[in-house]
Amino acid sequence: RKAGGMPKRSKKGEDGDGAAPKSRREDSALYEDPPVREETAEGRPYNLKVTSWNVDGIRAWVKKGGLKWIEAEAPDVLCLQETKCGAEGLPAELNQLQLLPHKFWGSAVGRPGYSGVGLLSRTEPLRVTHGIGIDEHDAEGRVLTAEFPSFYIVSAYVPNSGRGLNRLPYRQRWDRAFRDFLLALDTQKPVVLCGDLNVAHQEIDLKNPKSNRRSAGFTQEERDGFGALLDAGFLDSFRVLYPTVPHAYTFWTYMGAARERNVGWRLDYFLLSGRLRGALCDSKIRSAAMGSDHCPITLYLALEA
Amino acid sequence: RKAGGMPKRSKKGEDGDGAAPKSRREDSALYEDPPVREETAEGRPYNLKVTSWNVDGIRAWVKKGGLKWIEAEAPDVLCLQETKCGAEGLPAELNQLQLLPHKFWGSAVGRPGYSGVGLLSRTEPLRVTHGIGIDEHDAEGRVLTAEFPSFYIVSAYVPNSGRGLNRLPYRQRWDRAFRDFLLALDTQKPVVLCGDLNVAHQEIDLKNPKSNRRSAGFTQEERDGFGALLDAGFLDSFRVLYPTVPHAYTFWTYMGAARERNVGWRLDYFLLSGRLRGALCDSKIRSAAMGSDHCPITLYLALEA
DNA sequence: CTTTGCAAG
DNA sequence: CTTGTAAAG
Repeated sequence: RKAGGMPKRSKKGEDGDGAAPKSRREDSALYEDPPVREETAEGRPYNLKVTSWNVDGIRAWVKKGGLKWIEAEAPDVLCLQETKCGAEGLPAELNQLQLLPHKFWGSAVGRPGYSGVGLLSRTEPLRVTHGIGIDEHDAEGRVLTAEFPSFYIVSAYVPNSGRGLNRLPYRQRWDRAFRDFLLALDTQKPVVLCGDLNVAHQEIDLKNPKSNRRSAGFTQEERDGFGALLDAGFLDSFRVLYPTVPHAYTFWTYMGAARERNVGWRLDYFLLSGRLRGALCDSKIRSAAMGSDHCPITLYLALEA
Repeated sequence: RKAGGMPKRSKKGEDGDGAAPKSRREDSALYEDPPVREETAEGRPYNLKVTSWNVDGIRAWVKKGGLKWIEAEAPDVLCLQETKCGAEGLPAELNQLQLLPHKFWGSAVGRPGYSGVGLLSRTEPLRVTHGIGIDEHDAEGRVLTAEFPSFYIVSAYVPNSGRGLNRLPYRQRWDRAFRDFLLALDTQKPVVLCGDLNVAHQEIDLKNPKSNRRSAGFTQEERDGFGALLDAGFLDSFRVLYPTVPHAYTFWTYMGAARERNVGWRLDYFLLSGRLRGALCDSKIRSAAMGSDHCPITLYLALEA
C-alpha cells in the first residue's frame, strides 16, 4: 500500500451542485453549501474523501434510499453513527455496496436498538479497533478506529446528555476520556475524527442559542469539552474554512417541521489533527440528503504522498 | 320508547352483494357470504341490525377507513372489540359518526393499549353497564352491556388463552363467570351477545383443526366453554342458519399471508337467547371488509313489536 | 405480521 | 416526530 492518501481511483459523481446558487437575503435562515473545493490552497488535488452520517437507525435509513445516496457520493471511507442495529440484523442491501467492501460494525452490548457505529472503507485498513480502551465507555458501541498507512480515521457517536441533562456527568467523563484517546492516537499518526459529537460548539452553530443554554448539546460543559479538543490542537475543519458562515447545521429534530424551517444544530464534525491543516481541501454539509434527522457531511483531503 | 326492536328508520346501503356468486369447486378454500335474508322464515322484515368488529386497535382502524365501511353498513348498534385505547385517546373522527350518536367505551385499567371494547347505538339505551360484576374479570375492559326496552346487547372481548396457553386457567374461570352473567341477564330480557369469543367451536370453524388442538382458541377446554353456552340455551346464529358451510372465518393471522389463502378461524359470533330464534333473519360474515385481522359480522333481527 | 406503549433522541 | 424495543395477539 502507498504511504499517504489512498490508491488512485476514478473520480465520478462526487458532487451534484453544478447550478449557480440563487441569491438570497444575507440573514436567510436557509443554507446552501458552496461547490466543493477539490484542491488545497496550494493546488494539490484531494486524494481522500470521507463521508460521515448519523443515520438514526440503519434499517429505516436503507429503506429510505440512504445507500443510493452513498453510491452517488462515492466516498473512500464512510462513517456511520446511530445504526441502532447489531451486526446480525443489518440489512442485506449493504452487501451490494461494493464500493466499500471493508465493513466494520460496533454495537451496544445487551441493548438492542441503541447507539451503534459503522466504518466502511474502499481499501482495507491495517487494523480496526473498537472503543477507547475504558470499560465504562466501551459497552455502548460508540467508537470505531481504522488505522491506515499514514493516518487514523475515527467514527464516533458521542453520548447525548439526555433530557434533563441526567447524563451530563457521564458525558463529561466521556469527553475527558475520549480526548485522551484521540491525543494518544495523534502521537502515532494524524487523526481524522468523524461523527456526531453531540455538541454545537458556538452560538453560530445552532439556530436558537439563547433558549438552549441548558439543553443537551449546548451546555457550557459540553461546549468546553469541544473547546478542549481544539485547545489540544484539533481543527474543526468546517469552521477553519468557513469561520463566519451562519445557518450551517447537520441536525434538525423531527418535531415541529424544524428541518424545513432550518431550525437546526451543527452536531456532526470532521476534526483533524493540526498537522493536517495543509491537506484540507473542503469540508461539506450535504443538507439536501434525506433519510435521517441528521444530514451527511463530506471531507476532502489531499494527503502527502 | 317502543317495545320490541328499534324505532323505524330509512333503509339504505346495508348490502353491496348484488352480484350473483360465481360457481366454485365445492372444497374451495375461499368463502363467499350469500346475500342478506332480510326477513324471517315467516316473512317478517328485520328491524334491528347489529354489527360487531374486533378492530385490533381503533386508531389504526380509523386511519384505514373503518368508519367509512361502518357508514355504508349503517347498523343500529355497533359493537367493537380490541379498541386498545382509553376514552381519552379516541380518534376525533368518531365524533363525525352521527349515525351512532350514543357511544360507550370500556378499557383496561392501568394498561394502556390493551384490550378495550366499544358499543355505539343509533338510539339511546336505557342503560349501559361495564363488566360482569366480578373484580377479577372487570379490570380489562372486556364487556359492555346495553339495555334496550325489550333486549340486552352485550359487546364482549373474551380473554385469549395466550401463547403456551399460560392464561387458559384464567380463561376457564372467565368462561364460567361470563356464562353465569349472561344467564342472569337472560332471566330479565333476551340477550344478543356480540363479539370476539376467542374460540372456534368445531373443526368446521377453522382451517387447520388438526394442528391447532392445543392452540389458544381451539383447546377442548375453550370449545367446551362455548358448548356450555349452547347447552344453556344460546344459539350460534351463524350455525343455526348455515350448519354445514365450511371456510367461513372471521379472523386470519397477519402472518404468512393467511387471509389471502383463507387460513382462518371463526372467532366472532352473534349468540342469541333461544327465544330469539324466530326473530333471526340473517347472520353475515363481512369478509371483504379490511382494516383489522378480524372482519366484521352483521346480524339482522325481526323483533316482536 | 401488526398494534400498541415505551425509552431514547 | 421518529427510531428502535417488548408484550400481546
